[in-house]
Amino acid sequence: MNYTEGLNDMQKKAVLHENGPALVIAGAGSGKTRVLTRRIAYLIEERNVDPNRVLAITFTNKAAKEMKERIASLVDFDINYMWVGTFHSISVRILRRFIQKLGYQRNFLIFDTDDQKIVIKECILDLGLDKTNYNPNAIRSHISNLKNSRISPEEYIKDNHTLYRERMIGEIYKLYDEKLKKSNSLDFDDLLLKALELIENHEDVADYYKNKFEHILVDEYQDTNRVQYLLVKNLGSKKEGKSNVFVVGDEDQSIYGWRGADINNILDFEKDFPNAQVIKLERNYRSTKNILDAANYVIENNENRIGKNLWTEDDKGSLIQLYEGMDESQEADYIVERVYNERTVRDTPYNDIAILVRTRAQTRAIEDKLKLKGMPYKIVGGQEFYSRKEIKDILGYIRLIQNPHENYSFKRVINLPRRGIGKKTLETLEKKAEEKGRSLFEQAEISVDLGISQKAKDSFGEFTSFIRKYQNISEEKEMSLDKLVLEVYENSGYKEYLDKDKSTVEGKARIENIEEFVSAVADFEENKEESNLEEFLAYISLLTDIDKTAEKDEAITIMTAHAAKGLEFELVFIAGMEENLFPILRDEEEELEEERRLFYVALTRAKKRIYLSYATSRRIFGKTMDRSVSRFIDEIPENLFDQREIKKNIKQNKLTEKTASRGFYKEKEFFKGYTGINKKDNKDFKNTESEEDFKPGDKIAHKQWGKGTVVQVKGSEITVAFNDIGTKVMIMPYAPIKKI
DNA sequence: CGATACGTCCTTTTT
DNA sequence: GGACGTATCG
Repeated sequence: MNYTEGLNDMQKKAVLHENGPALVIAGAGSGKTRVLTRRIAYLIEERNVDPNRVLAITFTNKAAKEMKERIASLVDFDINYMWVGTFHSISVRILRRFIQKLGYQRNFLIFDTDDQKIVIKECILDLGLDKTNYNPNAIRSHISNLKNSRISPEEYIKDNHTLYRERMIGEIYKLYDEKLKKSNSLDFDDLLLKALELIENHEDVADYYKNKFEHILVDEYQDTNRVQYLLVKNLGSKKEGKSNVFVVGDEDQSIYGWRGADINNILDFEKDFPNAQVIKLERNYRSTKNILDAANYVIENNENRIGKNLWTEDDKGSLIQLYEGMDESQEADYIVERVYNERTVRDTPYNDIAILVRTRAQTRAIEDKLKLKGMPYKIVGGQEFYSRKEIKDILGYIRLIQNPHENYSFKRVINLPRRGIGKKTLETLEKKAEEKGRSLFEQAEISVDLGISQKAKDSFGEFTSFIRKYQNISEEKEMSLDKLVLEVYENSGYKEYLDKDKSTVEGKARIENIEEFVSAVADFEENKEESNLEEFLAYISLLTDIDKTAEKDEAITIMTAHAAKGLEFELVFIAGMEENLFPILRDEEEELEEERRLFYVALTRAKKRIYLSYATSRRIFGKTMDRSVSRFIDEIPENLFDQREIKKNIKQNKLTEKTASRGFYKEKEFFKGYTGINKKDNKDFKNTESEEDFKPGDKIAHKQWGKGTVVQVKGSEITVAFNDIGTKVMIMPYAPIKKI
């Protein structure tokens, strides 16, 4: 096969790059994934590189999975054992093999953000600090930043010995690290840090991996932090010959500075890797000219960039739509109405539509409106699923089975369901365990000399032997993982605990989540030839919602602009285009450039059309605040906006004087007689998807709102008077209603 | 010990 | 407007 078929000159150059370092500056939509996969295929097939000697690093697990699949389809070799993964997952792989050299056991656990917070709270308490002055969340991110910059607790304390508060944060950091180590656990940052430590300080480990990896390819290089950079640098450095480090990135899409990502890694690549070849991919294959123009104009306001200009041969395409609502609810109405219009009039499938927001909190208003209309959507974001309480509870059991001496999991589940172990008993146990140097589990297992009630002792006995039983089963590998999880769920009493409120909507959802979790376990097992508990736990710890997103049902995607990185949609809505929301600024100007890059990322996700919107007032923390339009709107030239729509909104008094005076409209008489948005666009729409015809007087049932009576049917809109919640208007093909 | 009621803090963005 | 912690009572 010809691996450069259908590629442009620059792409070809990148794919065929010989040895030595290379930096590919790949603008949005310039086909970088294609370049990466083709290059790997080319290395394997044409240059006879053993797939096991290739290391490919991606930003998400999902990207890794997709990349692997694409490479597999291009080559004749078995690439199952090829290392394709995120920095975190490859670090775990290194650590599983060598972490004993650092004094940890191989079956270490990974602490996520929630787990970290629990430990930090404990540290604040242990140090006797006033908790009103030390916010666990702020300290958690402080510690994370320090770790990402490779500053140790000792160093930090030393550097800040004159500053009380900083010193105390250093002390918390120190104690936190000790506690983690004691629990044989690592946080996300540790994964990278410890892997780096192994490679830097243990020659045999370094030799092993440097030897193993002949080629290192890194995607999204602009979002690497210092530790990741050092990992690449170290793994790529060869005793002799050139380092074959091939990185792909776009400085204009660097959006993770707050997480320690250092845009200088990409800006300084040529300095760090002398004689690097630099290849720029500037031709965009994704968006229309208007969209690209808007994005280019916006990003040109940034100083800190290598500089490039994306171009396309595509048509101008549609103009950008801008809408002003008086509050977030009206903004959401607009979005939903436009989505509906796209779906019905233009036949755009829901899958091609994304609604992007700056913060998670914004999703609620939009979600509510979509629910109201019965339109299908999915919210992508964060680690939501695996951080749900019920999932973390079950995981607590599983983690305890994996490592009974991990005190945090013990504390989490010892009284779930209630086993009569209250605060007092637990305190006694902790004290004794501390004194004897035992884990809580060990101490509970013995439970002598505790001076607690016989009932509590029995509870401890029952609980510990329950965990022991499944620990044996797990070690003997007598049971499949999903069966194990299910049994633990059913036999621990946790099931009964949840069943108690299965009559409520929330209670039901919790049970469904557990069921989904069990099937996720089964899925995991199916896809691995050899699966064990520790691998599974690591897998989930590193998994995010973004990775989980399958292109299942037809649904609108709602997500943050961050989560949208690397994706593309026909149609993109960007909501909340307001000062101090997009851009969101705490203090510094530096952040403005990153916000702008984020907006650039958001704009360049769109292939065909963009809808921007904002509100002049918005509820924040439950308080209504006046808002003003984002400065980014001003950075897009006027002629790229659809003036007709703006005009129309002014007619409907939706655009305020302030916005109007910014120059979005000129001609006063332009679109006379253009009335309303809904009726005109939708009047020819026939309700073809509905299986039943509704008429006034029909009794119906709604999935969420219960029973009601149809009041009016007008086109595809149906008005229903519900027995409990009053009258609602819905759109028929999508409303979850049926006749009764 | 456990259930319930109220007060306080917060939210950028996520591996 | 919600998650989480503390206060209070059964």
